[in-house]
Amino acid sequence: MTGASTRKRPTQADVARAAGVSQTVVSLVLNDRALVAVSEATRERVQAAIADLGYVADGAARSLRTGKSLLVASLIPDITNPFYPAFERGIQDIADDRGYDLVAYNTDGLRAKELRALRAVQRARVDGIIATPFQLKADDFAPLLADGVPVVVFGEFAEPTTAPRFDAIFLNDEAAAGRLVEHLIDRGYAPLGMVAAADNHHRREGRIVAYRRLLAERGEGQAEMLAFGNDPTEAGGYAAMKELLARSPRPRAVFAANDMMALGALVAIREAGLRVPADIALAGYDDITVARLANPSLTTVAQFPERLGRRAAEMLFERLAGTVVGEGRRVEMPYELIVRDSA
Amino acid sequence: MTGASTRKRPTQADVARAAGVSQTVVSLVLNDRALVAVSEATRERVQAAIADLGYVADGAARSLRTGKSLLVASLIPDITNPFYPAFERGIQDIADDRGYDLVAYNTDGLRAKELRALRAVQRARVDGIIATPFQLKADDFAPLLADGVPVVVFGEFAEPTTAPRFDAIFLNDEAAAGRLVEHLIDRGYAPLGMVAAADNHHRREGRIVAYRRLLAERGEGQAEMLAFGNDPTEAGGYAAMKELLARSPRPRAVFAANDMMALGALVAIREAGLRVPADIALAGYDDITVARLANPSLTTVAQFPERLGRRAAEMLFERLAGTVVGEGRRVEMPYELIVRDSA
DNA sequence: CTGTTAGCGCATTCAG
DNA sequence: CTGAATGCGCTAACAG
Repeated sequence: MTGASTRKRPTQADVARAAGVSQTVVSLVLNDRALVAVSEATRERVQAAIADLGYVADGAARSLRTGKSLLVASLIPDITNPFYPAFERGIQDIADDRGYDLVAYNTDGLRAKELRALRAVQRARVDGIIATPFQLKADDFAPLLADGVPVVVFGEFAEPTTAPRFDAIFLNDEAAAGRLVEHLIDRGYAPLGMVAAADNHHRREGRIVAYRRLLAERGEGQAEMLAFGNDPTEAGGYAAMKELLARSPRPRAVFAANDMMALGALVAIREAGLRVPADIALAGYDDITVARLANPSLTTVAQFPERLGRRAAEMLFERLAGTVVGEGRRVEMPYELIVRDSA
Repeated sequence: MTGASTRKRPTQADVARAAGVSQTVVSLVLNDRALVAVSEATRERVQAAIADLGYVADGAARSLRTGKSLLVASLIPDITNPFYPAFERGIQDIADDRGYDLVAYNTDGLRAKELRALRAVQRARVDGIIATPFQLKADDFAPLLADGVPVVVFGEFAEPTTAPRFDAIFLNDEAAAGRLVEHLIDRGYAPLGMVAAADNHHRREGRIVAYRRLLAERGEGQAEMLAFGNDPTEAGGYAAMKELLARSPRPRAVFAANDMMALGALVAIREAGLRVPADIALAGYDDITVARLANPSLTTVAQFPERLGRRAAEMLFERLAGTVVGEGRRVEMPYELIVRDSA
């Protein structure tokens, strides 16, 4: 290993000197500009010098010059929620294919952090951004769009966005949750409870709306049994389920706003000496990997997060490539009801 | 939302013009250089112009000039493995504190991807890197170190690294796995099987070594029962467990090289109509969140990944701040045996 | 306290 | 086919 530290790294000028050509030529071979423009002999000499010196392009300089950073950004609430790693992995794989790097931000669904990330994104001069906004409004993306940075949002905004370069990919959360709740009703479970996260994350609202709507439409007058946990995590699910268990009558089935909450609820139910689904049926949302592995395996709704991430990234790169221009697209993705043992 | 697209974004020169000062002054107030250097009135005028124009610094230009990118990189095998999101979240939180952004790479533990990521990292001019290498050797980091980029590695290399700016953070995997296997032996389980991933990821080797050593030392002559899955995932654990179940005699207890594999093994065991731990005891490694939520809850070894990530990031920023200089440090982190219901 | 000047490394005219 | 010159936006001397 080299002893000398902080050797200044070689520039195109250094390579040029070593190869006995001008810096322009180095740039030309590096960018594979017009295969004809540089003679084979020169090209080889330059390549040799590059390998020899261990030259690696300086992204900052290139970015300053070209206006492209080869960076895309991803804003998600929390990588610790198992839905998002898969989503991000999907993005990453596509980005990797295209020679782009991914800058990741966790926002915790907090507006302050979301705005901060947006600012960082602008500063970093990323070429495009995929965001899963919780509190952001469409207008918050205006500066980015004005800079010509395409945006893909996962989820919908209250006001549909048709701004140029502003794409949305989403699931019909309410319909999906509705399907699930109907399944619970069809199985004859009543009364029907729900555990959700306290924050009024618009993303979760659709699920609550679906629960209420189905209860009204097909609940035969049963009252709403809704309990909130602090966070959309297993801890939140556990706490909310505890609360539901203390009520009388207790629910015959519970819809958890996501699988992690369902897993937490499962623990609470077990601790109460009750069995799933014999005493209380339980359903989640997301179909994270462990939903299938749980005991009992979890009835849930699959969103296919990796596919979502890939699709979102593809949409972004279509914008970057100029393949698609103009008004924002709104792409609805399919969901699937997964019936397993828990309900 | 702005209709005009690709408005050129304002530079310091624009701000200067709007505020009626020179571009230097704008730079000064932006960098808060010497509070005394700029008069309060001017500062305010500049701030106003900045807000007015929506000026955001150009990271590329700044990076080119200063040599700092305010970017740190993280190399992990696969964000989809629940251990790593927590690890990365730890890094991210510290980086965020320091005003740095995180560029993330998934390598799948493949040497080709690892090298590619290293190259990308160099190109992006990141200021520091935290890597969880599977196939990389210490020498592969030499170019980065030569550029003056500090490196923190999670895990150990065969040859201890004392190069300047090259820190390592690690757990004594073998000791930890040894503790777990001893626990299994102490409970009187025999014969003792193990499921692991096929790849000879050095990271997992310690666990296998521990299993073999304990078997030799305290196994009273029992033969090794080791089955490999393709990947360190639930699918790999499921497949390997199937294989173990087909053997005769079948194992009384199984140590899975990580929790996801354990969860997969759990499914295989259940499918065989056997119970855990009554028929087969089962233990994992990592203590991912769902280990506690599983049914039965999983006996495992906790590595506290979020804390690991935070500590790794702190070590990196100590280098970046110049608080720590010189030879690489080797920081061993604690583990904890978590005995739950599965074994 | 503020302005002038000079690059950072690169891609790209434009001449030869 | 190759080289010289230019400027992207910014920070940091250095003058005034």
